[in-house]
Amino acid sequence: MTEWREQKLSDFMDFNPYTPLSKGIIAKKVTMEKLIPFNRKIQGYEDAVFSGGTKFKNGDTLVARITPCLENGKTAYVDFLNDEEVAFGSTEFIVLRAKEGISDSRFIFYFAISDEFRDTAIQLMSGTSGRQRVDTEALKRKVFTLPPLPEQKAIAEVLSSLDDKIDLLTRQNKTLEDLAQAYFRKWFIEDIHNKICYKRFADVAEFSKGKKPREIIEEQRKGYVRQILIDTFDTDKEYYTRPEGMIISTETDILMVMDGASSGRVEIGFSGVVGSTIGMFRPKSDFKYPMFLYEFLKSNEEFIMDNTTGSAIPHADKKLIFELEIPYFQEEKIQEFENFALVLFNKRQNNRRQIRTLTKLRDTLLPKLISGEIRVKM
DNA sequence: CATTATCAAATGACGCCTGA
DNA sequence: TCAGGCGTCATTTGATAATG
Repeated sequence: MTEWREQKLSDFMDFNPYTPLSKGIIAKKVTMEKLIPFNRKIQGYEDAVFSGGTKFKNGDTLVARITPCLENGKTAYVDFLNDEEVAFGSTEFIVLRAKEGISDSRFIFYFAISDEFRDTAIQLMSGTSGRQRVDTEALKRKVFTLPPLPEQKAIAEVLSSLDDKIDLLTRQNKTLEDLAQAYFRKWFIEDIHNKICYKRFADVAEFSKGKKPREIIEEQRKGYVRQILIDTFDTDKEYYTRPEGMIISTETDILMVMDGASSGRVEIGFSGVVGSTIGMFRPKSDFKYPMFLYEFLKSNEEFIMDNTTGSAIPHADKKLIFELEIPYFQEEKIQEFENFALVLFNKRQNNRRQIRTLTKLRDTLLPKLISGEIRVKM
């Protein structure tokens, strides 16, 4: 029982196991958009009346079975329910559940995001009109070489500890972000006595909009900041692109989504080639307070998002933004805030870098552990 | 040149069938 | 009767053409 064995997947774990939930009952619902590619965590849920869909419990793994969600790696681990609570979700999930005494639920999750499993599943897709789906029955019959339970647990432990650390850093960054914004509001919005005057946003910041990247060449490497990265507050991916003539952001430039549903969303801390739907604000040379400016824009984020222009596609209203009034204080006070916010910002950037490193490490280890190329010392 | 409208592709979910 | 398969419809998205 201590050796890896070839076994049929259906002998190793349950597919769409029977999980009763009556129609008409209100339960937690997880839609496809709540899964992020290669992210263990489910991004929230809503309460809804059950009328159909997949059903699952804590410890189950959800795998998207439809193109392109499967190819993109939408796979998640259910951990937000109470014991024995049943939730439901998209009809396009395959629910994987551990078999008592045979498999470990967390191992199943990591197995499900391994290329070994995913490539097999993708091979088994069929259907017309571009809506291809995995043939679940065929997948069940596939044979894999899998470790015994104690080793599964050890492998899952290694990978989970990395994911736990990533989660922790992500949460910490959220706290740091909230803290900076709270201080900004307290100092410059609530406590308005020491205000000297208002300044127009256009007087302190310059604007440029990103462009579509040109021909890709190997020698010049730059991060490419796209709308999606700002939306998900994700790390920047590296692209090969030719930067001349492009808009290049540094870490202290303020970026805003200009087109589409997320128009108005603000972020800072991304350096790279700015994509065509991203705008960049940079403080003018006589106003050296990017943190102050960022927190100011952030405090207006909702207002900007609620007041977009355009009918078919919403756009962040540049005119509106330029006319925003910035409460202006003594330089010393702004400088003091700037210094404070910079400390928080640097910590956040540091965390981001750590998240990137840990993610890379996890992605390198995962296939080696799942295939048995590297063995965990037992 | 900046802004707005249009376009095509990508994506998600509904809900009709079918077979057990 | 009901769960799940599967095609179709609706919405969102990024890019580009059209417009002032």
